[in-house]
Amino acid sequence: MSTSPKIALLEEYALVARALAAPARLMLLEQLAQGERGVEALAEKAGLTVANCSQHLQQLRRAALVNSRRDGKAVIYRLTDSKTLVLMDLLRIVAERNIAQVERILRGLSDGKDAPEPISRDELDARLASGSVMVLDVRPRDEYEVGHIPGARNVLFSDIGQALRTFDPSTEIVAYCRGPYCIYAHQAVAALRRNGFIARRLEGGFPEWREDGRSIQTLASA
Amino acid sequence: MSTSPKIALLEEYALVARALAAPARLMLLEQLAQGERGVEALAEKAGLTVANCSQHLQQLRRAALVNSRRDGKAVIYRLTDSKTLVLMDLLRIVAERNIAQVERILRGLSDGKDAPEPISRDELDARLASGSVMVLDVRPRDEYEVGHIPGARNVLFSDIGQALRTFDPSTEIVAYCRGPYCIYAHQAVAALRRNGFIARRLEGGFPEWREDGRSIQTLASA
DNA sequence: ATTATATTCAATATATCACTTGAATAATTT
DNA sequence: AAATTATTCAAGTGATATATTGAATATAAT
Repeated sequence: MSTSPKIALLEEYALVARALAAPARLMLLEQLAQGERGVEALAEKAGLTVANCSQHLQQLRRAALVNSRRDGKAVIYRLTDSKTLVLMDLLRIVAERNIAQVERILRGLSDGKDAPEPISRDELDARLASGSVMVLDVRPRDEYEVGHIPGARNVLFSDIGQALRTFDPSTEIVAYCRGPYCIYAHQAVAALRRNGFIARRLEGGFPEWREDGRSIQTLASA
Repeated sequence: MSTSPKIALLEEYALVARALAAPARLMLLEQLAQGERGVEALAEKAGLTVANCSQHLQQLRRAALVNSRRDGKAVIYRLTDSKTLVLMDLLRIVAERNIAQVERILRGLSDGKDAPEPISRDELDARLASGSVMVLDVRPRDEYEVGHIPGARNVLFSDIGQALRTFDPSTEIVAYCRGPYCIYAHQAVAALRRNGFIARRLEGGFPEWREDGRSIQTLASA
């Protein structure tokens, strides 16, 4: 061993941190939190070239945050386990708790007004049972099709201006998207509230909902 | 805003990860987990020049993992809160869980034999009350003086060969050091077991013990 | 076997980070 | 006020990471 074991250990820990230290890779992880995917699909979603995406994925694999399997011609990547999700969440919590900059970015989205507290998954579950809430899935269509919260309506963020005319202003709306890293739900809630609706964001997002073991609806079973 | 708000947010999260992505900074954080310190002391402990250390500290501060206050001529740094400690721990857990390399490094330390399970803080607390255990603090003298587990004996790792002649082979020994990032306790347990002692490592280290709110002894009150 | 497709590897230019050195700043002491 | 001490800033260098491009590899289909 050329360096001391102490340094060698810290290098390994640093390797995991370094894997998380690029926006492109965080975006890939967020995608993978929705479910496993092939390289090309990931590249397209994250706006990367396929070669570049492949390289990022290998850095994530070296840090053991993701793993892969072959399926015919395609290589399918997925999160190693929920620890990866927990690590991402904690990173976000520390960043949001501490960095004024993050606050400002999110405030910019909610149009200067303070955003309301998000609704917890437990509370949403209860409200779903009593039918006193409308749930809005603001993710892209393909992610919605693979799985969504039962009864949720899928509306692309770009179409929300159109869609909100069909909403009942007296029913509270809960919007969710990919997870805490995703800002679609923030934007949707801001837009809805600007238009006089009662709207809140779900705490976390779809991956956290599924991780909790709560019921899920797929388009096939709809 | 030049880039999209989505990317800008991910940049902020990545900034926190990047701050954790260098062994030198992890070592500084480990030091700060022992208690607040000035730049020069940190530089010496981590084997860095003062200027270089100051630069690393400012990266940690930009990520809001640490903060600082002035005390006369000196600037004293400290961890922002226990979230920083939690983030470090999670990084280590993911690295150790997933990376075979870490396993090999730690196994190299424990001399090929599998190291025993660490003892929990709860269990050590109980054993301390009944007096059926000897506690060994393997940190440098100055860190021991600032605070240690009541009744613990301070032995530098380099002196352990001498010291173990005075130990009672029939009493179990529990060794601890700075925390999970620190390998002194691993090494001490390996050395003791090679010499026929019953020895285990405390789970975590001194910062985790203190964080739990358990009783602490300082040299002044000894 | 040959061709097609999905992914990875390799080479390059660009950008960023770590560390050193020497100067600048800030608070204390004389 | 001048000197001292602790820390930070700034410039320069070597190392490392990213994104692009084009080639190489591996599997499936023909």
